[in-house]
Amino acid sequence: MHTSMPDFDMPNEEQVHLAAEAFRLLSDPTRIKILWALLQGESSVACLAELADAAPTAVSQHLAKLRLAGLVKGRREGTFVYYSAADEHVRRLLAEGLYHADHLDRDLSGDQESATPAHASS
Amino acid sequence: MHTSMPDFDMPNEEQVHLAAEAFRLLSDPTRIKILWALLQGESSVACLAELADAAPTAVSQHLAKLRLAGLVKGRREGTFVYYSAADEHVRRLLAEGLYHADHLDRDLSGDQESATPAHASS
DNA sequence: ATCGTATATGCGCACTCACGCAGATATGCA
DNA sequence: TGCATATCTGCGTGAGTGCGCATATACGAT
Repeated sequence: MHTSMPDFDMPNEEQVHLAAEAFRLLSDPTRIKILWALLQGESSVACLAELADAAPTAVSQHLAKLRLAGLVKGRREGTFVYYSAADEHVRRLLAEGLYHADHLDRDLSGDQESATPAHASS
Repeated sequence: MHTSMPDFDMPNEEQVHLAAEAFRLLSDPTRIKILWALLQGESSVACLAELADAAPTAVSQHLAKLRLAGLVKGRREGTFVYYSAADEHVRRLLAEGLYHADHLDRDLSGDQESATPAHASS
């Protein structure tokens, strides 16, 4: 039992918790779509709901959580609220996740070899 | 209603789902610790349990999920099973998440209409 | 003022998940 | 064979969460 490792840096307990919370926010398909859309420019709740193919209420709730986490910020203009991504960390995290999803090689049965570009517009 | 955006590439539905699943696997503090430990070298279940401060049973269950997802792989040697991280994607994802957790500015300004009640304590 | 639109919030339900416990399985040794 | 260690798996439970519904709020127009 090697209880003493020479150079082993376990991240701080709080840091692990914060990272887990960030990953948890990214673990929902609807939120991923919302964030991905916001990375390409600000948008309103209704527009995001249409882009993410979800109900406006659900999108609003997701945006509330994302805003509390500091991942997005909102700007009110009239009755609309235009949201936008907070910083570039979100972009890097999301890009890494989607890249990982695109380069997955687990024991799939029906493996489609090509990576389905599929920018099928709406 | 702007249903048609000029150049808007929404990721594939399956890709979003896979990315969400990957993020969900990273959304648990125990799994983060396990993966972080595995990124610094292979280790057994009991050793990982000690490093992550969790029960060996729980660690085994986490490792099973991570192995099904293709994030880690196991090598049996006697009664021990030494696990190790599958690829470098895990490292990048985890590093991004922990970096994000280290550079968080949670509820600072920028929020609209004083959505931050001034409980400046703690 | 009222009305309509856009967004936010509270509630309840169904679902998932991490954990603890007990039992099963695998390997090594005498 | 039998025993001990290490790991895996099935089951139940409690906590957390996404979504739909209804309602409340904010803003503009009339």
